[in-house]
This record gives sequence, structure tokens and C-alpha cells, in this order.
Amino acid sequence: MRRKSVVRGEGATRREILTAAIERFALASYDDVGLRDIATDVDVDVAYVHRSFGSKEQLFREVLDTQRVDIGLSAIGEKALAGRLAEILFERAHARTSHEHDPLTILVRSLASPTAGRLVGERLQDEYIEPIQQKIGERTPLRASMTMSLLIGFSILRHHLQLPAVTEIDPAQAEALIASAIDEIMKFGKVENPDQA
Amino acid sequence: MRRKSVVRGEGATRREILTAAIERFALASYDDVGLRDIATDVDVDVAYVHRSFGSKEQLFREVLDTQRVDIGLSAIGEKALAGRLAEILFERAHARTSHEHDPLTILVRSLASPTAGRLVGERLQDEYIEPIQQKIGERTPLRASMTMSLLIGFSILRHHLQLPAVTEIDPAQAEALIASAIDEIMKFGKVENPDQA
DNA sequence: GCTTTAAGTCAACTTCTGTTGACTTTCAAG
DNA sequence: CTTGAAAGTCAACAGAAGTTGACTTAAAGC
Repeated sequence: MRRKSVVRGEGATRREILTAAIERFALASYDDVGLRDIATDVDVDVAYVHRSFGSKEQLFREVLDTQRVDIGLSAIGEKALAGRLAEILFERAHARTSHEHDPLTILVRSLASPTAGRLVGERLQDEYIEPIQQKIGERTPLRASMTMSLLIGFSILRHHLQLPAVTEIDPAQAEALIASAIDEIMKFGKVENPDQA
Repeated sequence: MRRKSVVRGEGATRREILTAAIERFALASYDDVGLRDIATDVDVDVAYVHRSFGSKEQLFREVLDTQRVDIGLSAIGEKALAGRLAEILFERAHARTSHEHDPLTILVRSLASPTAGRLVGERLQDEYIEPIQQKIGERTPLRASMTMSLLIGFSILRHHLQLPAVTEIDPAQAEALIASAIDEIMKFGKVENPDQA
């Protein structure tokens, strides 16, 4: 008597579905991606997409797992942190096969969704803010959050809204400027009163 | 022979609906706010909400009009720009009646929606980035965009995701740090090679 | 008092969503 | 050849959404 699992499908088709889902979730938000869209991409029935992962939310969760990025903080010093973060943000922007996206894209796309938002928040906290906090010294929550603000805001302007001012920028130049902005934020903890009125 | 307008309702109830809509759109995204929610708030029929504005999109447009903010750039110098922007972001955070929100909130909430996203992008460009560009000197698109990245990212972390690290910060302190971060970004144009490897 | 116009309601339609039960197909093991 | 589980399909449901046509109510204008 085998236990009949609710989740079916462990083979090649399942992987194809996951790949198609990654693509879709990088281009539209959780709520705007329909299981039927994904089903069409892979040319299977909607029901199969659903049952291969148990639920849409579970599928999304697995997509997020796919996008994990190791900041590699343990290996680098505080000085190199800014550069590393900027690098992550632009890592795939330099790639020639341009339908690749930076690891923040999928997270950022689905920020607003009530269903997916909670998952996104957790990932952001665990995968970025937490590690950054551990790396820097004083006023850490605020500084780590400001750093993330810059990264997330930039990703939004660039990929979501595709504002010309941002998309037309030379990536290498933008990367350098992001890095030095983060560097400045890192210095905040070390000054008592930055500029204050 | 009066022309029968598709849009009905010019009176007090219409204004109530608009107020309720503002509240709703500040708390949830365009797609997640239902006309039925708003109708319930004001205690009228859904159909009346719809017809008072012609369409949901038109209602949202009027809500955005409501949120217009004059940065007042003409009156201030480049030096005061950073402080002014930070002030806008925190203007209503200090208020005691706390169900008020900063003018970016509604824009940011509906970034992801395909329907509302276009509107949001236009507003952001016209109302913030454009004015900021006009105020600063060199490398203007990039610097203006970086500034907006910080503002938007912070708004998202604070209001959307409500990450503890951001919500627990003393507003006055955060405002000061945002301002000095923007100040640093403003200096980018004036240095040839910031730090570069 | 009748009429017109706006204010507001009611019920329904259409479209789209994730989900589910029941079915068929495939294919390897015994 | 038979069995049995996995792979995959089909049709349908239930819920929610924006929208629309037809209706009623209410208050002025003449």
C-alpha cells in the first residue's frame, strides 16, 4: 500500500514546468502569472501543472528556491561588501543571453501580492538583510535596510518600470555608483552626527 | 436634450467614495482593491462606485491626482534638495493620526500591476525624477534615479513588507540618514572616478 | 401635480482564477 | 499477459472580479 501523495510528477516534465514558471515569474507578478500560462508554455494541461506542485504557492516557493544567491559574505571583508552587492545586482546584466535576470527580480516582482508578499519578505530578510547586518558594525539594522532600499529601488526602476533614465545607463558605470553609494551608507555608523540640522 | 454622461454622480457621495478609495489603495495594490470593498466602506452599491467614475482605472487615476506633491524645487537650492526629499518621505510619519501615509505609498503599492503600473511610472517620472534632474548638474539621469531608488526602496521595506528593521527605526534618525545618503549621491557627478577597481 | 434629471439599487453577465474528481494513457515489473 | 502505479488529460466547479441594463427613489422646475 503506497501512500498516495498529493503532489505528483517527479520527472522531466516537472522540471520543464519549473523552468517555464521561473521565466514567467521574472516577467510578471505572482498574481499576474496564471497556471494556464505556464501550462501553455510547456504544452501540458493546467491540472498537471497544479498537481505537479500541489498548489500555486508551492510552485512559487520552489521558484524562489531556484533563485537563491550566496552573497558569500563569510569570505569577504566589510570593505568588499558594497562591491559584492553591486556585483550581484548586475551579475547577469552583462550577460549576452539577455533573458537572464538578477536574483532580486523575481522577489521584487511579487512584493505587492498578499499571497506571495510574505514569502518575499522572509527571503529578503534571511538572504540579504540578515547577512549584511552580521557583516557591519554599528547601527546595523538601519544601515542594512538602507542598503537594501537602494538595491530594491534600483531593481524596480530598472526592471519593473523600465524608466529610460535607468535602462539606458551603462551597467558598469551604474554598478560602480551603486557600490560607492553603499560604501557611503556603510560609513554612517562610524560618524556620530552625519550632517544634522 | 441633455447629454447623458456615462459618468454619474458629482455630489457628496462621490467624494466619500474617493476618500474610501484613497484609504484602500494606500493599504493594498490596484489589483487587490475591489470596487466591492470600497462600496462596502461607503455603504453603497458596487454599481454606483463604478458608474461614479466610469471605470476602476479612472477612479485610480483620480486617487493619484489626490496624492500630488509639490516638491517645491523652484524655491530651494541644490543643497537643500536631499533634506526636502527625505522630509517628504517622512512628512506624515511624525503625524499622530497615523492612518496617513507618505505620497509615495499609493504609487509604490501598485507598481507591479500591469494596469496601474504604466500610470505609476509616468507619475514617478514626471513628479519626482524629472524635477530632480532639473535641479542637479552632471550625470543627472543616473543620480536622479539613484535618489529615487533609495526613496522607493525604503518606502517598500517600510510600508509594504514592514520589515522590523525599518519600522522600528526612529523616524527622525532615519530621515536624517536618508538625507545624507542622498547628499552623497549628489556628489557623484562631481568626482571623476568615485572609487573604482 | 406633473415631469425631468440625478442618485442610487438590483440582479445578472462575462471572464478569469485555482482547484478537484474522474478518466485515460503509458510503461515497466512480476 | 497482467497488474499497478505514474503521467497526463478532460470537464467542471466555486469564487471573485469589473461591468452593464433596467429598475426605483427623490428632489427640484414649471
